[in-house]
Amino acid sequence: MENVSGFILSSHYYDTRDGIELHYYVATNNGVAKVVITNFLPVFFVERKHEGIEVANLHERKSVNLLNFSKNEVDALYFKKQADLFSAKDSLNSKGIRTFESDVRPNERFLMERFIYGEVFISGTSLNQGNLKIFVNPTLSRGQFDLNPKVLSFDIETSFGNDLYSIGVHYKSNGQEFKKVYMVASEFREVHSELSYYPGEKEVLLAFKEDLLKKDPDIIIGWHVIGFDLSFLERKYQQYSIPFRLGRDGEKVRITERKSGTYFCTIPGRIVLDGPPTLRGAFYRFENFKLDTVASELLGTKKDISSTGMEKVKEIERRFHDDKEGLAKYNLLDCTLVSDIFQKTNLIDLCITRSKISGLVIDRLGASTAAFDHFLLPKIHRKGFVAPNVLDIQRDAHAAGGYVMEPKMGLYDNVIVLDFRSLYPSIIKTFKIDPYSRIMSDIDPVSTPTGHQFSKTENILPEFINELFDKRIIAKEEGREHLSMAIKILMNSFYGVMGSPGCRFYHADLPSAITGTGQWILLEAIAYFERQGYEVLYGDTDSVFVKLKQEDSFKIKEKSKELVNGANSYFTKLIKQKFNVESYLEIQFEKVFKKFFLPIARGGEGGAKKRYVGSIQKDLEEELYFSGMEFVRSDWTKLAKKFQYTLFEKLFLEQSLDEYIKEFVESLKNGEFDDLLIYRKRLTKSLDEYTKTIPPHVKAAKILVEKSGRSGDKSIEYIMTASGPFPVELEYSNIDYDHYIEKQIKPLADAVLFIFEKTFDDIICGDQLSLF
DNA sequence: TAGCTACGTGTATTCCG
DNA sequence: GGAATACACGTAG
Repeated sequence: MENVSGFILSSHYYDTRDGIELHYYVATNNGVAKVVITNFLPVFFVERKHEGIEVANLHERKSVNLLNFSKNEVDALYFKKQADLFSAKDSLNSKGIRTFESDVRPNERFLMERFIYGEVFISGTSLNQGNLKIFVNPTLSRGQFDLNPKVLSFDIETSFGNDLYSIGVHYKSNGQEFKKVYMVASEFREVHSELSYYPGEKEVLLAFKEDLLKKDPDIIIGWHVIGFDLSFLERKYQQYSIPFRLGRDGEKVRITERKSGTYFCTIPGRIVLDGPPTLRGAFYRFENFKLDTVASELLGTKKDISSTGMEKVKEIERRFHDDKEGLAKYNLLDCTLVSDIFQKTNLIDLCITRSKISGLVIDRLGASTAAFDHFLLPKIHRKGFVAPNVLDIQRDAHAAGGYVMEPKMGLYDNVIVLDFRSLYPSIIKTFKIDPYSRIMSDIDPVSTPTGHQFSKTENILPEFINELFDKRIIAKEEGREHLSMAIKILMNSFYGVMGSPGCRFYHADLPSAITGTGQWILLEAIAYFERQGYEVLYGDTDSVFVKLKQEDSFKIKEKSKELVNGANSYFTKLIKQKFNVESYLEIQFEKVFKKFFLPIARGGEGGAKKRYVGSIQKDLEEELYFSGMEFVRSDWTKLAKKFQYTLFEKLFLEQSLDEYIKEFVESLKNGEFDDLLIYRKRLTKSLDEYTKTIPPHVKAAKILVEKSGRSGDKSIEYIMTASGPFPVELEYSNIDYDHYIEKQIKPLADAVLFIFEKTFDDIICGDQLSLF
C-alpha cells in the first residue's frame, strides 16, 4: 500500500470494451502517477414514475432517496460505458422523458463527489511503467500538494508556405536549463552548442519528439502555440507518418478549434498554456498581444526581428538560407521571451492556485459553470436533490443589472469614491441566495428587497462564500496575491453563472434578486450620504462618488472614515430591522480625487454615464485616472489619447486650454503627429459576414486582403486618407487631416469646453471672427 | 469544450417627405 | 437631405 499526494494535471475518460475508464495524471514528488479507475459507473437520473420504461444497455436501475427540483422522486440509472449512457439519454429524450445530470462528465463527477480540488491524496498499490507510476483503482481523496512544474517553452519557424525551418526549445526545471534549436540544413554543418542541424524536416521532428519525451514537461508553453505551432506540427508529423504522440503514456495530441476561433489542445498528462489567452485570463491588458509588444512591456526587451507581416516572413526566409545562426538566435529568443513572460508574471502559479480553488483542471479554468457544478452538485446531492440537464434550462426574460446613477456633469474638487466590497457575493451571503435555498424557501424564509424569498437555514452557497471570504482575508494577510485573486475570480463568477442559461442551476429569480437588491442598496447608500448633507455626483452598481465640502479639504481621510463608518452601521441596522438577517454588506473607502470631472454626453443631453476623469495624489505627483474615456479605449488613435491627456492635465492645473488646442491642431496639420494616426480595431467575424453594414475597419481589412492576399487576421490597423480608410501595412498618402480634426480632436475638446461655455469651433475660428 | 447587464459612440443604412 | 434606426465595438462594473 502506498500513500502519495499530488496535483491533477489532466483528467480524461475513455470507453473500453469492458467499460469506462477514468484517467488522471497526477504530479507528485516522485514523478508522475497515472491513476486508472475501472470500476466507475456513469449515472443519470429519471423520475421514478417512468418505472416500466425499457432502457437499452442499462447496467442497473436503483431507487435512491433523491428528488428533482420539482420535488418528484427519482431513480438512478447506471451504465457500464459513457456511450451507453448517451444512447439511453437520447432514446429517453425522444420519448419525451427527461433525464437529470446526464450531461455531467464522468471524470469530473468522480472528483467532485470526493471533494477533490486539484490536490489529491492517492492510496493504493502502483506499478512502475517507464517514467510513470500506474495506480489502478486506488482510493482518491482531497489532498494537499504544492506543485513545482517542469515547463517547456517552444516555438517553430517556417517558410511562408509549408516548410518547417526550425524548432526552438527552452526548458527549465529545478535550476536545470536546456536550450536547443533543431534546424533543417541539407548540407553538413558543424553543430553549435545550442544549434543542431538535421538533414530534413523528418529528422527535426523525430529529434524534437525524442527530446520532449525525455524532458517530460508538465506544462508546455508558447505564443499562439496551439493555433499555430502545434497545428503546424500535427500536419507535419502526419505528412511523415510519425505518430504525434506526446502524451505521458504515448497518447496522441488532439487539437480542436472552437467556433469562436480559439483553440484547445489535449495532451494527456501535460498542460498546454498559450501566452495570450492565459494573460487575458489573468486580466493583463496590452496595446496588442504580439509577443514583442508584451515582452517589451513586461520585460523591457525587444524582439530580434521587429517587423511584422510579409516583411517578417521574408526576413525569416532570408536567414534560413543565408544566416542559419541568425535564425536560430531569433527562434530561441522567442522561446526564452515566452518563458520569461510566464516567469515574470508567475502565471503558472496563478493557474495552479485557480485550479485548487475551483476544482477544475488547468486547461478548463475558464469554464465558470463547470466550477459551479464542481462545488454545488455534490452538496445538492447530500441535501437530497438532483439537478437538471443544462439543455433543459429555459431562459426567462433578461434580469436587470446594476443601477447607474445620472451623473452630475462638471468639474469638482475633492471627490471621494466609496464602494461596496464584493457587493454581489455579500448580497448572496446576506440574503442567503442560492438555487437550493430558493426551492426550500418555505422553511424559515428571508425576503429580499425585491420580494424574492430564500431559506435562511437551508442554503449552501452563502456558507461557501463565507469560507472563501475568510480564506481571502488570510491570503491577503500572508501576502498571497494569487490566492486572493483566484478566490475573487471564483466569487465574482457566481452571480453571472446563476444568471446564465448555460448553468444547470439557472433560475431568473436568482440574478434578479441579486441585482435588484444591489440596486436597492446603492439607492439607499446615495440617499444616506445626501441625508448627511453631502452631494453624490455619480454612482455605478457598487460605487458612490461623494463631493466633500470646502471645510473637509484638510481632513479628507477622517471625513471619509466617518462617512464609511456611518454608512456601515446604518446598513447593519437597516438590514436587521427590515429583513431580520445579519448584514454582510461593507462599504469601503476606495480613493480620493483631488480633481474630478464628469463629461457631457456627446449626443444627448446631460452627463455621460461610465465616463469620468480624476486626479489622484501620488506622493508629490498628481496622476490622472481615466475611466471609459477615449484615452482608455483601444479603438481610438494615439493622437486622440495624447490630446485628451494633456487637455485634462491643463484643465486640472487650471491652465488655459485655448492656446494648447490651437497649437495641437496646427501641429497635426503640419504633419508632426503622422505617427499617431493609426486606428486599430478587432474584426469579430470573417470579412464576408459583414453584410448589413461595412464599417471603416472592415473596408480597410478588405483592401488589405485584395491587395496583399492576407486574410484571417483578427484585427486591423488602418489610417484615414482622402479616399477613405486604408490599411497601414500598405503604402499610402493623402492623410485626411480634416477627418482627424473633426473626429478625433473636436469631440474630445467639446466634451470639456462646455464648462467654459465654449466650443472647439469658437476657439479654432475665433481669431478670424475677431478680425471683423 | 456557453458567467452577467448597462452604456457611449461612430458610422452605415433606411426612412420619409 | 436630414432624422431615425441598426450595427459594431469596446468599455464599466
